Amino acid sequence: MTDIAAASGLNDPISPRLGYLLRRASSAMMGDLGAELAQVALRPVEATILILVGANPDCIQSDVGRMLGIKRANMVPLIAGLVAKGFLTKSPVDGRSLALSLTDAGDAMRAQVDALMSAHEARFEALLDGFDQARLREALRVIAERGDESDA
Amino acid sequence: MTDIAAASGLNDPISPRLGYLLRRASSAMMGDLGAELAQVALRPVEATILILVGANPDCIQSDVGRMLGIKRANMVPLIAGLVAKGFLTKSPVDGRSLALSLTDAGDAMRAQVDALMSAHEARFEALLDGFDQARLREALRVIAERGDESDA
DNA sequence: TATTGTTATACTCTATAACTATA
DNA sequence: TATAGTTATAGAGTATAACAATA
Repeated sequence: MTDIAAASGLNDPISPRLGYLLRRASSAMMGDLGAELAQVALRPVEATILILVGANPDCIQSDVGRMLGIKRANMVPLIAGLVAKGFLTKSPVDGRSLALSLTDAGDAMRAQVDALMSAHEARFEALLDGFDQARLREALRVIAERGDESDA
Repeated sequence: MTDIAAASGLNDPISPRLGYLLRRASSAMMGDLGAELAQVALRPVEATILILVGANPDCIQSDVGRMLGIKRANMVPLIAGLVAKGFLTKSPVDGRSLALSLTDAGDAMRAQVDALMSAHEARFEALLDGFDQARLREALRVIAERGDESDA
């Protein structure tokens, strides 16, 4: 079922639109990733945080949020959840900032999700065989940077 | 601020990933569209429905939902809202199916959002000056069709 | 028996406002 | 005065289950 419009017999004035194509592509890829990560009971955002903290030991919570476009208020339950699962530790650096690091279990999980996400990525890259993927990434970056405000 | 990672001094192992780039690009473009459509107090999904019904007078509500990947249950308040605003009419065709059509006000609004969305589209296409946009769309379609389940 | 529309409900994601304590 | 973390809350978006009426 490559064309839902044809299946319903409807005219389709929206599928050609770039915004709609982007949204569908993003949703398809995120959905696939979510299904993969269900194996380890993590959501894509949680897996991303593990990878990011793994690459930046003792990083500040608010910096992580800024980088991922997640507001301070929404970081709180996210980080608390990963701490509760035993994957993250919080340690004060100031009297106001928190440094995040992976526990041993967190680093093991990070390695696992890193492998899952790389395989996921490779699977989609294989679909884009005849395409110039560097150009594709460039184009996506151009679009993404057009709307660059994260938190404040 | 083209690079948030650099601003925070964090290593960035996730920005190169295709899924993350797609998500950011989609979110940027949807956010921009949402801001544009705020002028006429409509959300992107509502504008899309007006355009789709305009191109398919007397289409069935469930077909619209199927085409947009919106579940039957979630179509109900969406269509009710557009009816309440005076843009849509529902008329029974079966004893169970509803045909949707635009009112005169709905068609006027459709023309307005069509213009807004075309301008929005053109603005982003202008950013992609040096890129092969046909190839870009093809690539996005390939990715999108990899995860094609909408409702049931 | 499968489909359409509907209600009720719940969970995720995102956003704002307000508070505290620190720099 | 601006920032970091927190709490509470509200709005979208999306999901399921169950039901009535119909094809």
